[in-house]
Amino acid sequence: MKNLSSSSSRERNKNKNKKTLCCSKVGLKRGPWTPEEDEVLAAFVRKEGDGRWRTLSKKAGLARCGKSCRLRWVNYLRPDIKRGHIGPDEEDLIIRLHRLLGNRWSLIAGRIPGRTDNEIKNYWNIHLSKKLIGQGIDPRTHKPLNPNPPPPPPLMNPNSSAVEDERSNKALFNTESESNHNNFEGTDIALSPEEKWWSSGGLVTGIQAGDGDDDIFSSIIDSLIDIDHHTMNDGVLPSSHIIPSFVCGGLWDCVVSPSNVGEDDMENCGRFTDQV
DNA sequence: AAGCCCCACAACCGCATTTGA
DNA sequence: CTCAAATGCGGTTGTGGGGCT
Repeated sequence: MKNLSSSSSRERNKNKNKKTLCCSKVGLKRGPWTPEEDEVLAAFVRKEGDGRWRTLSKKAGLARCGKSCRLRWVNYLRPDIKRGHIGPDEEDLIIRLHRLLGNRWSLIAGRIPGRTDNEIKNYWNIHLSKKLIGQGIDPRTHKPLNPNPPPPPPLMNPNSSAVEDERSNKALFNTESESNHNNFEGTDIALSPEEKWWSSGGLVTGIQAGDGDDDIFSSIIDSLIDIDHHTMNDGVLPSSHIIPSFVCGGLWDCVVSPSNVGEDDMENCGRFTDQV
């Protein structure tokens, strides 16, 4: 997850990181892993734990860069990886999560036990994107493929109330200078824990979930999946649902009315993604 | 049998972000 | 606070295998 507020450090690091050498440039081995290397890496991680990949590879005596070791462990050697065919249920879940989260493969993978982000990414690119195209659906936006696209919609949802817009803006521009504070004191809006989490910068500042945040994030995703399910099946949303205003299509790219999320709202998806 | 093409998957690369000295 | 190193993520490429001509 990218921190939108750190563009200055991003610039600072841009040049700095250019001198970071890849394994190929410092004489380390590349290409497919051998069974012997797998065994050494797996045994070492089992014994010492993961993390600190660069020093881990040195200690383990592997002529591989830390990145390569991490990738091999995460995508292949980890014991909880489920191998084999991705079933219809998983496929459906991937599609719905992608509709909600976009190309956040690691987030999607986090909701599908035993599957890795790389696996899901590959599966999406090879199978699901083609499948959706075959169904006349744009795999990027999950909207019907339309040869004559309408003009871009207005930035904010004209149907949303001022209060909802305020929520949206506070959630979107969540810094002291931009929204003063992250609560809605002075209004009569009661925020759920999920909304507080969102408004306190949850996704905007990255999924750095601490105590309890994991649960909140999980419940949000569960709600979104549920909402998505309702929306797709009968177009009716349970009135109890309140959705952060920037959570569909892309991550922070649509304004959603708290009580009525329908196709109009899904239509609004995509606008902020293009703005950011 | 040989050559070609396509698919699936593993791995790499570049960049952003976080961490720690 | 600054900077270098470490880590994580998403996009892309490389490669092996299978099917087809």
